[in-house]
Amino acid sequence: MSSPPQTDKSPALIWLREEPGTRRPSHSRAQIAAAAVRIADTEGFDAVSMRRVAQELGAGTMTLYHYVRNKDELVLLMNDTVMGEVLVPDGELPSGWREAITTIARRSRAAFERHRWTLDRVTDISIGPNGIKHFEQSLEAVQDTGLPAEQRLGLISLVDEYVFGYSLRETIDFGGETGDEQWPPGTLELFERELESGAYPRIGSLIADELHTDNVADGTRRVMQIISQPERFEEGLRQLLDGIEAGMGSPPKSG
Amino acid sequence: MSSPPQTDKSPALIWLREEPGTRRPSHSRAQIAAAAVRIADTEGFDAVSMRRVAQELGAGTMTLYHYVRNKDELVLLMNDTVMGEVLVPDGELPSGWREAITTIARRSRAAFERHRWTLDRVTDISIGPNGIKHFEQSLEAVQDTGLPAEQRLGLISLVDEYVFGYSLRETIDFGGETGDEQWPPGTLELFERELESGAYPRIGSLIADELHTDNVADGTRRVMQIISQPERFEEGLRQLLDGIEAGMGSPPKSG
DNA sequence: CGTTGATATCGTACATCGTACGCACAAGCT
DNA sequence: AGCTTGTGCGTACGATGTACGATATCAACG
Repeated sequence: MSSPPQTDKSPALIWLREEPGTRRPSHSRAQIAAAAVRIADTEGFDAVSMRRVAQELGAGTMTLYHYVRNKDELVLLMNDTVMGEVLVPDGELPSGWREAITTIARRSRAAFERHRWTLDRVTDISIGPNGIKHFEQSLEAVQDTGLPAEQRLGLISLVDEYVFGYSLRETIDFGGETGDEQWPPGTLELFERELESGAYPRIGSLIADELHTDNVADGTRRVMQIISQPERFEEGLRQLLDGIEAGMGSPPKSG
Repeated sequence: MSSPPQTDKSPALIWLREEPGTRRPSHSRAQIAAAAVRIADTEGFDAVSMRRVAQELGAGTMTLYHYVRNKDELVLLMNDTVMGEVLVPDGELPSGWREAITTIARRSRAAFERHRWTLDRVTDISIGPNGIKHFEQSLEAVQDTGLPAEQRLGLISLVDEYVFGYSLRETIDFGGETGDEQWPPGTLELFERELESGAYPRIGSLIADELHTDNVADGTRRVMQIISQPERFEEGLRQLLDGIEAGMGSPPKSG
């Protein structure tokens, strides 16, 4: 009776199971993950099917199931691959906590931007080896704050959450610099119709009086342009860190 | 030749197309969306299939396609339904900008917590009527800041992004108060194995020296507990707003 | 070197999904 | 009444994830 290594009663989490290797396998988890990432990057996340990945590797579809228990595990590998790109190379982490955490944040955002699909299936994410390394690196970054453990963890999480939220919003990507409408077709018309109802006085006066546009379409375009300005990432991060730093002088509750 | 209203060349965006209504239809978009939301809440987002939603309504599967062009549009309806819950009821918006934006942020987070699946398919989100109302309401909240349009938009977006990021992180939900492991099975073992390698000095000293736990499992548990403390939402929001407020006195570039 | 048994590959089959197609029915019109 | 067409839905098809089990291949041992 054959017993494929990925189907038995071994640990549930893929990182805890050995990958095939005793008898020279044709592939590796890393190769498979890389192929899947390549497909997601070029053809979108929905194009990543077990058949498509297998084809990319010149293998039979079911072969993948010897390296991975199911598709969710493949997605886990893909996500951890991206987390690998989030890591700051050895020695490149600045010494001051603000600069260090900023470097990490920038790198994270860049990785998510390169692989926008990462945020697609973000809910069923699980922390992998590279996620742990990212955690270690974040701890290293905030070491010299002198804050107690709870607050250092809060600081790290807060920045992670900001980067996550910003990147997520970025993937929706209202019109970039191309001039072409990047947002879903019809959005402009929807705004036009809704604004004509007069039920949105603030939006109306914003685009008419402040942005000096004389029609709703141009005004909406301008608003989206402003929101999707890339500089907003740095500015938001700076404001967030300012707020954190301001509270660092004295303990949070007392004094 | 029959021409179903949702399959013709009419506007691409669902909100711009009339829903069936001339000849007393058996359902409505709102009903369908509500049914889908109910299913997602109770059985998870993956359980929302066209067949399942139709069954919930006692209708034939293909009937839904008279109200909606495809499943993505149904998801749009679902998301806009949630955005409806994000809206602050008339008259309940506080007058000061900080309190107002905080109220909106809290409500958003609460809605996302009630419907965690919202963040699942967040990438292909499109703004709907309730999204526009949320925008109007956010503008109203920051009206009295006296900031120029660009900065008010930046402020609104920044807070939205924080709430998004925080909620997203919350859905992953490392162990809550239940004591039961909420995070994916095996995570603890992974940490144990990785930490034993000694490659993570900061994590190691954090859980050993600062959190006073004498084994990796307890330390990891404690870390996740700290990160998922619900008070962190308010604290992070406060810090973010502090940072914003600090920069409000003087213009951003000059001075 | 031949035998053996685990390891690795993958073809077939099936349940489930989204949805194209087109017929049946009946509501509203003249 | 008869016609038009909005509405409901049964059937069918292609795609997907993956269970099952047959096959091929290699390491180890005699």
